[in-house]
Amino acid sequence: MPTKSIADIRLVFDPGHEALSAHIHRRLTELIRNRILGGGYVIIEQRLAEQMGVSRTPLREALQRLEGEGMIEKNSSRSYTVRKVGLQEYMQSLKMRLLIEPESAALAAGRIPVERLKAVREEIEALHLIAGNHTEAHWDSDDRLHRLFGEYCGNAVMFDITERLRITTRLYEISDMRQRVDSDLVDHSAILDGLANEDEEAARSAVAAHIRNLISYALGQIGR
Amino acid sequence: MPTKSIADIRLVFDPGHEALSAHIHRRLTELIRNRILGGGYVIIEQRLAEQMGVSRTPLREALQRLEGEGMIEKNSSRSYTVRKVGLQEYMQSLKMRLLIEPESAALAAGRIPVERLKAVREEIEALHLIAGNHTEAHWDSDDRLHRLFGEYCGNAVMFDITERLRITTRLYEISDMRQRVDSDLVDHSAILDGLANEDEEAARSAVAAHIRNLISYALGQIGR
DNA sequence: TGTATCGGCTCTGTATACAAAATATACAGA
DNA sequence: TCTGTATATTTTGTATACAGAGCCGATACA
Repeated sequence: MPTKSIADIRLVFDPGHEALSAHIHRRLTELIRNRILGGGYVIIEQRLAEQMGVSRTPLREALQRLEGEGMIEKNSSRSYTVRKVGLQEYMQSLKMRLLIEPESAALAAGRIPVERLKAVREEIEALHLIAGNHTEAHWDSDDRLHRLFGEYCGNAVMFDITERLRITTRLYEISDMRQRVDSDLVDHSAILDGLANEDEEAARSAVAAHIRNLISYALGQIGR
Repeated sequence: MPTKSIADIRLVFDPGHEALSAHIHRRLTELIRNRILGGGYVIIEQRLAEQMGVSRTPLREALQRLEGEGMIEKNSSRSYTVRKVGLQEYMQSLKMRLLIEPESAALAAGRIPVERLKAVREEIEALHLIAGNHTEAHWDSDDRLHRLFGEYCGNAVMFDITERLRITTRLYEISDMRQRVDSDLVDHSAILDGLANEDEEAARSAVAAHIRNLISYALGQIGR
């Protein structure tokens, strides 16, 4: 069951007169990330355009950008499908993240404005309190933490790469991350501590530990 | 002087009836890599479309792909320009390559079929003999060597990232690499030796040394 | 009953037309 | 001469039309 419901995808409005194609792009990103359009979903331009209430031209533009970002891919020379990230690619991505992100965090330690650190920490703690299984909020908070040190590592190229890798991570199919929420919170706190104390090595190893946890969790899930 | 001559960009033929947009994409990649369209060149869709003898639609598709690949970028919301890679970004890319490629080579050591190794080595030696300043051939050979261990490192995600980084490298403006040709040949030989001997550590450190050479060469060029 | 071919349908690739936005140009007034 | 406004031109964004390729089913024939 690749899709949940495409009942009403129609665009709503155009704030600040953003280009239509950009709007479509954002909407599709959302639909894919939230698995309304799940891995393997076949995109039929005409139909999707009608469903969204736009013509094929801007839709195609959005699709091409999405392809470049690795969210969708052209299958048999014709028609796009939502990319399906399997265990192998997920593990490869995590290995790359293990190589890069600890370094990124180490570089960022000592460069992050305290107010940014504070904001992220408060968000994480708030999330810890409500707990529950609010996965979406958890993802967002995860994004923000990783972006925090990515942005301040001082290497824009590095940041781009990590952002890209996180797309793959997000697309991983089996990601029933509900059971990871609590452990992530612990990991994230440790990372924040390292960053806040401007302790390069602590930040580095906290991030490395976090990613290793993701790896072993994924392997564990497969075992079952 | 951003462009040399755009006298005749017109496409030639369509082998095997490849999609027009793909053909345009390939041609533009070539034009940018060979600096016919140099960094900062402003792309005007209509004009470029006429010059290439196609309509704007497939041209736009190609442009969007190129943007995704980081060859061109949208400047002030309108119109694409050929990306201009400055020293800072070049150095950041090299730092990333220093982090990733040695690892890639180490992983590949022992997995590369001997015939592939042999082919690349012969090419490098042939290049060494003719020497001269045949920069284009040198770039190609460089590409092939780096791809060699990229493809066999066993991590497709890693390979993608290194390929992407090499685009940036290639776009770097000041890259008057004529004086690097000889040193590159030495570096490349050392890398090949490491790979051929299936010696992970030798391969790793040879690649690292190679990239460090690129870094200090770039810094040296700036000093003058 | 199985297979092969033909026709219609669907979908993508490309061209073209048009509208809106941005930019350049020209002219008038200070 | 400079500045501001109005107009013309250029350029991009979007819609639409059309052709060709692929697919599916139906029918005819073995």
